[in-house]
Amino acid sequence: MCQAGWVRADARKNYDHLLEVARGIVAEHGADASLRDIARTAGVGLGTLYRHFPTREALLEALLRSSFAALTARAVDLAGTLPPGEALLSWTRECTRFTTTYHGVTQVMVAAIEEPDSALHASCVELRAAGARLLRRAQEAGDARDGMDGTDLFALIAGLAWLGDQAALADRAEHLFEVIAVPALRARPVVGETV
Amino acid sequence: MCQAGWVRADARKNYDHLLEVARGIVAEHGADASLRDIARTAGVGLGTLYRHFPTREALLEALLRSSFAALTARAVDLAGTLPPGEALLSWTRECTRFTTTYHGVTQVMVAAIEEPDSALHASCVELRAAGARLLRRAQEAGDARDGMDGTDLFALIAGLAWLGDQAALADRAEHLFEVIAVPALRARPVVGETV
DNA sequence: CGCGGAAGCGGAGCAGTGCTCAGCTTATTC
DNA sequence: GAATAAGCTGAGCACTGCTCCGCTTCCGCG
Repeated sequence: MCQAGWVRADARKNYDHLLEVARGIVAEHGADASLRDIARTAGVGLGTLYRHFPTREALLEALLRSSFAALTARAVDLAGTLPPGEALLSWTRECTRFTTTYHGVTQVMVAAIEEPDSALHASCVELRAAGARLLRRAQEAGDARDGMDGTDLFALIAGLAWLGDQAALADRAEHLFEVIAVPALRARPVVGETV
Repeated sequence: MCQAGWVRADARKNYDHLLEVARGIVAEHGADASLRDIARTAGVGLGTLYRHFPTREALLEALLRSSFAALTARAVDLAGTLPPGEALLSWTRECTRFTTTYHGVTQVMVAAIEEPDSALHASCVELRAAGARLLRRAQEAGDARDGMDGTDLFALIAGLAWLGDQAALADRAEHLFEVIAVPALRARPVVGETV
């Protein structure tokens, strides 16, 4: 929400205003919204936007930072209040639901997780680690299948989030979650369960 | 591979040559390759490309037509040679594997399936129907869970294909298939299976 | 063979994109 | 109030998809 070090008052005002405007435009047009559009709407030169957010990912990172932190914290919360298997499943569900905030954000996150220079890299790695802890806990309790690690869980969430982002399949998102995530995560499925 | 009705010899030559060039460039740069690049490489004006392929999807459709037909036929093949559950699983695997041919093609297919005007619409619907038949057969044999229909299977395949298309997760494609698809499709999973 | 018309072709042009950078403005300090 | 460093602007470049009109070429017919 703020910048490191000292900044001129006008610069900070522009930064905050840009972020506010970007939030609306990215919510409407998705992660590949026009940067020119954002700058223009904010009443600011294009160069100013690039000064504060040198890459598109830097802008997205600023936009998503608090949500990522909230999801990471949520993982700890759930681990403390729900049985291992349910905590894992709930958190997975919340993650996929979150991505509906901004179209196309899943793709960016997946790209960022193996690109250490990306501004989003750290947040994504942290998110994966939070999921990995929930997963391990569930595995140790025998509530999740073995043979999966944090990256697999990340991929599972990403795949589901991506499906929920596709207009043609979005209205089935809930059902797809049951079909794909539940059996993938459960170690002891009910024989013949039909959802 | 050819056009309907009568066409001038030079037009047909351009059509075929464009398709050949496009195949290479799309294989290299993905489904959103530069059309100008394709036209230039083919030694043809941009207008000529648009004359033969009025939309990007029309071009992709021409590129994918035979593969789609092959996959549809393959579904029939598998239904005739494998037990229902295995046929379904094998076909699903082949579908996801196919999409690695061209980056980004999954996204286009998913978009096309609910856009009747898309040049790819018919092919995608046909593919979904072929999958639906395999799925129903497996369900009737008790080898696949109930509560899934053709669109769910299509989504499952699309999700897996998309994951396989992401550089960060591609090298786990096989494992992800086991984690996501197998438990989603099996009606009678082995308790505690660990892959 | 030559000719006319229709089909096909080319690429400049428009509006949009991401991104850079030289020159100007302004906030802050002394 | 002046000096200075930080910040701001938007024209400009290279690219994108897509259109459209003037030109070329092919093909059937006489």
